[in-house]
Amino acid sequence: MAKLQKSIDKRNALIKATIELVNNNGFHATPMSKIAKMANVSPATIYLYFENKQDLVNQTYIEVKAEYTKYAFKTYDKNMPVKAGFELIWKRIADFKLKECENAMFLAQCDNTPMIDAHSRQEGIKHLQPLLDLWERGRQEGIIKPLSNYLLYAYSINPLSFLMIIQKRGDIQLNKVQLEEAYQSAWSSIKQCE
Amino acid sequence: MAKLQKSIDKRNALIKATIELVNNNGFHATPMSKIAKMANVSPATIYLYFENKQDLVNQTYIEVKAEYTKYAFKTYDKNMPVKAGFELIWKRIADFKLKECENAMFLAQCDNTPMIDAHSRQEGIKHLQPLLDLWERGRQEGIIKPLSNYLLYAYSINPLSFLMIIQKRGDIQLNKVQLEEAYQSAWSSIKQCE
Amino acid sequence: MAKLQKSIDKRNALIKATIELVNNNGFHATPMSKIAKMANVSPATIYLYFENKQDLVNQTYIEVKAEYTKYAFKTYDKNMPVKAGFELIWKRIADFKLKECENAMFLAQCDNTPMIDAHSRQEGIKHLQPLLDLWERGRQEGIIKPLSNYLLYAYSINPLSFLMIIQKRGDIQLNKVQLEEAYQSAWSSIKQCE
Amino acid sequence: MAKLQKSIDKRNALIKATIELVNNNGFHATPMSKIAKMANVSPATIYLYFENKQDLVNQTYIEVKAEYTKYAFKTYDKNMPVKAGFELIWKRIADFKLKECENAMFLAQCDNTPMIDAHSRQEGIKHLQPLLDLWERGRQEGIIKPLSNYLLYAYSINPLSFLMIIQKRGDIQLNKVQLEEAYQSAWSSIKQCE
DNA sequence: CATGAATGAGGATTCATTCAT
DNA sequence: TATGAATGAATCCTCATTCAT
Repeated sequence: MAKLQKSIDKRNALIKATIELVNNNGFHATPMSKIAKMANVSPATIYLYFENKQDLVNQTYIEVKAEYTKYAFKTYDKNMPVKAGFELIWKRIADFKLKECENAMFLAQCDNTPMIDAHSRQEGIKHLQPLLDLWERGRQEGIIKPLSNYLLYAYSINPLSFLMIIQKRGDIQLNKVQLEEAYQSAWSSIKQCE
Repeated sequence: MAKLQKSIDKRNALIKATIELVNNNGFHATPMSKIAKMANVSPATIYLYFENKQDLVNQTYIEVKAEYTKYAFKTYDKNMPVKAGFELIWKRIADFKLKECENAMFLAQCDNTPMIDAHSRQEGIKHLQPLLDLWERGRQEGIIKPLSNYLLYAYSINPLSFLMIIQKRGDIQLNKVQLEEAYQSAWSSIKQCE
Repeated sequence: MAKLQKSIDKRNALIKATIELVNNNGFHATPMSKIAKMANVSPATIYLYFENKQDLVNQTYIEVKAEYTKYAFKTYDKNMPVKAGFELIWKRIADFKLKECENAMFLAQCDNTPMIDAHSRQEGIKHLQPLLDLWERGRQEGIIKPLSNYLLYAYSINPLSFLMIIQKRGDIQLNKVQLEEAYQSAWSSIKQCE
Repeated sequence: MAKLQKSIDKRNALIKATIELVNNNGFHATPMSKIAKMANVSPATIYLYFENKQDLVNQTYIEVKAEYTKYAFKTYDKNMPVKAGFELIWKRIADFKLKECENAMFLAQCDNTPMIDAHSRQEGIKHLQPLLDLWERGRQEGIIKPLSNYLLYAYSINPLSFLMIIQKRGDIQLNKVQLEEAYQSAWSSIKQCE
């Protein structure tokens, strides 16, 4: 028991260290030795848990992505009305991106660079399905513009990544009011105008 | 003359090689020797034009960013009406991002990673001023929502980066109609509702 | 009893694995962990039976060498006439080298590289004594050339190692006739011409 | 000129260092860093001349093997009588193996371990052709036993490798007389008895 | 006896940068 | 200005060995 827990702890420490260091320096400027040091293990130990550096980042990505989507849909119920459902999900995502910004930052970096291999990227996308389903319903009900999922995502969700990045960079600090404004913009961009 | 031109050509070749290689492999997975080879010069020659690798990327960034904004505002006149002006600029930007996707991709990578130093990033933002002025005018005229520039950017411009990336990845291919849809979403998200 | 047997089995499994892996990859390209895996034990277990890697190979060498000489002299009787005795021993050795080629290969690799320490090498030679005695007798009886044991070995026994190696490499396949020819060459090279 | 010469010198120094170190420690116990140090270059410099460690050893092998055969056939003329020709070649080979024992030792180690890749091994064999031709002639003239080249080699040439190894190990020291004896044994083993 | 997790030391290889020409 | 050879420092990864259980 204790042994298993210790193993899990080590793996988690490694993943956490990876996120932090990659966030600050990028993938290639993050040596395994530094990750090991930050996780309080020997460099060789990493290779007990991960095949190599690429595998470490891939798995970190998948793990964080899963955490992200789990958080996003935690309180969502697929029977909710489209508008309410979208607002709920959007605000959960915003919450995650702006509060768990280390994790969100890491995802952003992965999504915008050739850091992650295609397979892991694919793996990471899977869990977004509930949102896509919601959009499909919204389109059928004439509540949401008849646009492709990619476009809906680009305008309603992706801006949050941008906001997260510049907030992390210290350029802005979103408060409640601004967050509500952001939500309104998101909704405006995808809702079907009457 | 011929000599100066040759120098400029070399510098340009280096910048072009940097863009292509960094796009495909990322900053740290792009050795100076490969950049040199692709630009048909000796590695040592790079150091005649740039101080070091960081400087090479910084300057590349600034150059591409300048090209980008120059293109964006080429046909814009600050006396245009807000709505027309925005549409014009937006479509120029879209044009650039989707057609000169190598350049756009490079900018996206720079903007989402710790690849560029803060100073060069600052330098790159400067040229966006006309758009910010337009927005300011729009806010005053009650045509554009009274949001911070960051929010306006996040919702009206930044989505184009996302679309560019997934188009480059082969997931979508934006045609005229979809581009118009995209524009409408952009405008919807920032225009003041009556 | 059962326990002791199990121990012996493990030791043997380790020695067998060592032979096979060293044959195929060489000493230094054979990790302890692989030896352990092939012997179905934990890496740590190896150290219950052997002091370290060097010791494992040394002991393997000595063991195989002992097996080799035991086989060589199994049916030999020191009262046999010189010529008959030599033929008997030679053919037993040939038998061993060509049939138990894994073992023979391992010995050849040990004998031609700095893999084994001097002491173990010495240890391994000991058991060859009956052959040296036979040669001494042969020299005294004027049947065998008055050459040093090293020379006699080089010409009558050592060629078998070469033949074994190239047979293992697939270049030749010695049949009965060729073996007899080989024996005749061996004998020709050391017998006293009338 | 001077530059080219310096390059050749460095390459030679690397090859020489490789031979010496591999002789004493074996392939895998010879770090590139030690080879570099002994050749008075930086580790990175090795990679200017050789693709990787395997390539370094392969090329070293081929080079030494070429030197060896060149030496062996230097004074040989294919019109010589078989017996005289063989004696000449044999003695040149003996000379090489016993005097240039570093080189010979290296070849022996390569020939008896999985150190060299098959292709380079093949490459190395090529140059032995004159000896094989001589043997063919000898067989046709009824001077040499009708045995396969492999057998002839095993009995007449290969023993020299064994003698070289034990001489290098300090067990024996062949003088003129013993060398002549060795030659007689070699010849005895392959000559056709009347 | 037996283990598997853990590790420090070390090895092959790469790369940004320099320097003699 | 331009170069290609040279390099030291760093990086990923492996492995013999140990230790808590």
